[in-house]
Amino acid sequence: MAVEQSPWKDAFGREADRSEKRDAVLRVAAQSFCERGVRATSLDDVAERLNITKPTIYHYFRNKDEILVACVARGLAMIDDAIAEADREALSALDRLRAALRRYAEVMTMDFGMCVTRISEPDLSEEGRTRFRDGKRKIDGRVRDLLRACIREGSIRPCDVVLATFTITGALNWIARWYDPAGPLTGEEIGERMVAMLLAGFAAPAPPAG
Amino acid sequence: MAVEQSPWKDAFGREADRSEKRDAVLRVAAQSFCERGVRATSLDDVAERLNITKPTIYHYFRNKDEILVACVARGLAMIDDAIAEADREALSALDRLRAALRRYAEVMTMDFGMCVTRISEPDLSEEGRTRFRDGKRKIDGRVRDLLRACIREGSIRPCDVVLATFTITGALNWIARWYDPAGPLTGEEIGERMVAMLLAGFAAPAPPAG
DNA sequence: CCGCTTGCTTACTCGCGAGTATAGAGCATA
DNA sequence: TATGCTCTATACTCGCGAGTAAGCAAGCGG
Repeated sequence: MAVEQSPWKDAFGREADRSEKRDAVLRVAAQSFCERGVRATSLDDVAERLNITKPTIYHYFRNKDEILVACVARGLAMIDDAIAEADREALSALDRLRAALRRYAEVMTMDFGMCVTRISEPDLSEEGRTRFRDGKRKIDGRVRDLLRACIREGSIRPCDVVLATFTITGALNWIARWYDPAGPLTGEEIGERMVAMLLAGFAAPAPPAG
Repeated sequence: MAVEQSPWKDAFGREADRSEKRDAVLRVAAQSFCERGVRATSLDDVAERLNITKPTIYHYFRNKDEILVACVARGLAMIDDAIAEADREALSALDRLRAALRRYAEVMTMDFGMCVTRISEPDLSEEGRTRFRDGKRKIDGRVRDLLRACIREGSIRPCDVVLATFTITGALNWIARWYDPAGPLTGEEIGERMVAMLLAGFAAPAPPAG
């Protein structure tokens, strides 16, 4: 298999430190959650992919839900950081929006990003659900704020900002469902083109002659 | 509870025919699959919601996968029919596209439609996966064909039709993830507004003065 | 050398849920 | 009354996977 490099390496190189090992568990788990679904991912499988056994995982995490929550949290953080970073690039609001959405799209092609859109609430514990919702709400808020800034600036047509956010993030989130690393487009290209499409719309401009 | 009206009704009214009962199982199962996820839906739960017991379900279906496949197939058929029907309304290609997408959006607010986007491939058996993929491919093909017709007609700007289809269907599919029947908008309204947004795009038109 | 901790193992428990064996109730035909 | 079909229930089996118990090896302070 060797799906991931593992810090355990068949009884050698066990000096790697705790957080590195936690990370390895999360990476493999995130991948498996996305590929097979949360309920269908057994911790025995995850352990096997890392050349360890299940109780070892319990040495680093309290239970399965903690792993799941950590994966989702990491994905949410990546999206949030992407937007925040784009926001700091002090350009026009429209350029900030464009940059933010492009990076958002890219995160959707990565394991932790995919977790955010492929995992659904019933997979999480009550506490995890709350954190999940909070994280998504925060991201939604950022996108809405950016849209409002653009509207104030005059670069985006005034519209129902809530529905616009759902439309845009829906298109972006769905990337996680069809993206194929072996496909013709990289995450970056997808982001750039999709964002351009969303902003320009699909309709042809009205013909010049009445 | 009384989530659904059940043809079994506490030992009364058992004269309803077979297909009606199959339907009832599918409706309840679809709802539960969407709410709780496929793996987390036990047939015992489904049976209980219908005032029956699990073996009764097995009298109408071979196994859980058959139920799941039937739910997804019904959802796919609803989308396909929606597009096909819109296509028969012999208007301009753009009007046919608009009508098709609006109906697509509406289906996404219904139980069986939601199944299509909330269920993911690993939930299905090998055979079910194939049918699922085929159904989605067919729908994708229809949307692409409509887009191409519009481009030929001049009503849609020439573009990467494949990515455009992913963008549009992504936004529409995502409706199933946030739609709330108690929310301010009906399925019809959501469809109409979202499709308008997608076609027109979000960017403000270039200012009249250079 | 002892005792303690850390990291990992093998070998369990235990509950849940898919699917089944079997039987009984109701009805229809003979 | 006997036969047999349809529909449903009670009461199982059985495997899988989350989580645990208990112990073993390696390092480290004394």
